Amino acid sequence: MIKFRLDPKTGIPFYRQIIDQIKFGIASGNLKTGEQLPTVRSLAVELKVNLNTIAKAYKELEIQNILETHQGTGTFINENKVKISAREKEEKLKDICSEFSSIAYSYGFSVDDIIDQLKKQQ
Amino acid sequence: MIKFRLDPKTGIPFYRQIIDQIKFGIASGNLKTGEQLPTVRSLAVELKVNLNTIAKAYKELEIQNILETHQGTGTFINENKVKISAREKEEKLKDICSEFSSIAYSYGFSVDDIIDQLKKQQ
DNA sequence: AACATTGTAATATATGTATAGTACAAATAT
DNA sequence: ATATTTGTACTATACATATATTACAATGTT
Repeated sequence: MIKFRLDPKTGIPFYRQIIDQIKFGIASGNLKTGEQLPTVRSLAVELKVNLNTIAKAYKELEIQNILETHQGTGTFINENKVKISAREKEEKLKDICSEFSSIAYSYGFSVDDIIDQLKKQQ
Repeated sequence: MIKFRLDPKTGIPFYRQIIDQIKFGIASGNLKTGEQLPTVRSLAVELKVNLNTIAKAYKELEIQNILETHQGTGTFINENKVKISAREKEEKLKDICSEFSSIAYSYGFSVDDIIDQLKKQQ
């Protein structure tokens, strides 16, 4: 299970912060395939937001095939299956890295800063 | 001079992304005291946003005494020092890397894949 | 003086975000 | 069967964000 946390100061919409935390939870291994997420109502109470906000986050992740929702049962981490060719994958990785380098750079961070942080995150 | 970069996918308002990049730019030394920023019109064209959006960002930084604006002349970095703590910097870097990781994850890449690619790019 | 460039201000419009409240639909437990 | 728990859907409201457009004010250049 994951501990969610919303920060109103960032300007990032609540539903997007939830999405990000779920995605990162999966990426970091804190959320495992098949695991059940909090219900929309319980998480809404816990985070003191409207249940529609939670529902919106879950919905978007379901569309992205990251979550699986079952009415009456709950919401679960889906098995993520993205099928693209090796060549496409390499191109995509390059794109992602280029974009992130330039974003980091615009905030004054170097590639080494990023690499160090990524290593820490693991 | 700084290279600005807007990312619509983050959900962070444009005007706030600009504010952040100026602040971090000053803190990291990429923007120096007295330096002139792009005019609201030119930056609006460059970033493909409305001039009101740029004006809003500059205005907020002027209120914070970080920028000095002179009608008819331009907008400049004020003498005032921007103090960004090591903790804040790390938070920002962490945010960027988290977003990065989760996007990479959604395409099936590991953190090591990213690090390898970043090193290659350097 | 006339002009161009700069930031500023105002109106109107569209869209996004979040809330409150209500009701319904599907699955499960009793 | 009935009740409970789950996600879903809808309306209404308020505010934030971003755009388009137009005009004005201050400064510097010619």
